Amino acid sequence: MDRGTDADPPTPGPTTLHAPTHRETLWALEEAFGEGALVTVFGRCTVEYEGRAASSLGPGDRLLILKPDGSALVHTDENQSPVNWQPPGSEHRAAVRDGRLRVRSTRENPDERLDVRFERVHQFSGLPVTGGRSLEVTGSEADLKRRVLERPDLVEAGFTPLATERESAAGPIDVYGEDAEGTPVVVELKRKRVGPDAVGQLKRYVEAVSRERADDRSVRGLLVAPSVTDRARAMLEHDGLEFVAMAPPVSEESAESAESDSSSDSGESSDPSPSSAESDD
Amino acid sequence: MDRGTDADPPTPGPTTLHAPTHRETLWALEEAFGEGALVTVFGRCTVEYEGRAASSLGPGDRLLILKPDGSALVHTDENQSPVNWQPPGSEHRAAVRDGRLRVRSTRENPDERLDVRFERVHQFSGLPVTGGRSLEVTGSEADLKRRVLERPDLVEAGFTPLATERESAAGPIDVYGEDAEGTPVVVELKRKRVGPDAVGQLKRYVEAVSRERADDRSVRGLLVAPSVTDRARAMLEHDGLEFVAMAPPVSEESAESAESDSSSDSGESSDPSPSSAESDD
DNA sequence: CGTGCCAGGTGCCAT
DNA sequence: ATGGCACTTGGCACG
Repeated sequence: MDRGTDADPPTPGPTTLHAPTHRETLWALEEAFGEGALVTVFGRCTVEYEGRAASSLGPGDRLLILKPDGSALVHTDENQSPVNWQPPGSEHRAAVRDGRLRVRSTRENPDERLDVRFERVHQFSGLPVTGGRSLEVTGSEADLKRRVLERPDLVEAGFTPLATERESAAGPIDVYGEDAEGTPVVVELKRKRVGPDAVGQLKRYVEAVSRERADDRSVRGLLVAPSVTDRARAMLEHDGLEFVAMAPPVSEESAESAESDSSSDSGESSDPSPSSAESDD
Repeated sequence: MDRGTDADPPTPGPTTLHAPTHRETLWALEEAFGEGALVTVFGRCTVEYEGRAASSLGPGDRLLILKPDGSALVHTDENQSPVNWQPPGSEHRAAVRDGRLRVRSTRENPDERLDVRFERVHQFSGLPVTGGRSLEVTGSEADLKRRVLERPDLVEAGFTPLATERESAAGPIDVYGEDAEGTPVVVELKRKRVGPDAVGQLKRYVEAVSRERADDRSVRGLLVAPSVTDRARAMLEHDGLEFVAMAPPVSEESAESAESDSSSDSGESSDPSPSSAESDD
């Protein structure tokens, strides 16, 4: 990588401070923001939030992440989701008040504010995060929809899709079509096992379409998903709705080929430890 | 390695490596995991995921967070949510393969795997995250429920709550009671403005209770929320359901007192810059 | 462990 | 901006 050239430094590299003073952290924050870097601050802090709800978090050592797009995240040592946060588009400010470093992130609409007060900063880092953000995902509901449109016979012999995202008084219908007899069919797609909510959703759509049509021809409702819970099945039967078992397809190229190089030379490896840093597959 | 003293070190402090070799990162990872630290790895990497769905992310500089509870997060420079992740309870392993550092996080039930392959590591940090994880939140649906139970007259004069989380064939009912005439009332609570989904939920509960009762006495359905969308209101009217505007209360102590110290001495402050590091309120 | 549901859900895309 | 909904939703509480 072009890390050491003299021309404009594409990747200035991380900036890290150990046990900095609050003033030093303030400087570093300003510089990192100016460079569009992602900032992490690790230290003993309290967190206060007020906005859509309100919350308070007592003192502890946590990791604060400030992104250049205005996002803020406060992470503890457990859970995947942050204990406190601020959405993208917020404004970050830092100041020293009462001997503590206060990082305040605010936004409007809705009006909300996050205050992280550091009694002590153990480490500051400014990280120039760049590179591709685009993610390819397969196995989504969109994939399932494509599958249904390509092979409507998998739903039911004689099924003919007529529209997707068809509007109704109850909202957009995933796939709308008709069966071999020309009866309207409302199809609701779910990429995974469904509960009562999906049945309710399908029912709303079916009723909306039924009301649109003055004729006595009944409208069929079809739930396409890998499986349903017991309660959902009972609701389906009670409401005269149908279920077709189908799962979103897995894309061909991502399946097994990625890890087929199981016999190559591993340049180096650590000794196999009980729970981490293994070198074998 | 036990960083210095022999007695248990209360806060060993962060461990940071700059542009480490893959082998050095491997060692540091192992040690950090052993100490129960939170690990951050910043570097140029690709990410592959396969499990409930599948995804692929091309090369770029990103921040990987590994928590001692098994969570893994891959963050880019934008968005509050990680671009890839692995839930708590996963197992993290690291190895060097084909000259790249591969961090693999796996779990079972469901079977899924996250592979982060670092072409180059810019920075490694092991952070001993500790301290309170408990968060007090107000303004939730539970607060709204308490409010309704304390002051049922705010819902409607003569309303009498009889049960909360009352079971029905369609699921648990937030608040179940009866009005001044003794007619059953199903109440669904929402902490914020609601759409069609909440109306559908309420309708399911009302119908379930109606089916339970053989008598001809109709069951009332009541949606309690701050507001409703147009479409939701139309659905309410069509289904003969009712709406009462009510928002969850804000707790008394968290409101304004937190920031009342607006005239204290600010020990130090940076010069006010355009968009960051301000020292005033 | 599965089922059901709230969440400061977030994010995406439509009007 | 608001609305409607999918999401590797996450997280919790309960059977």
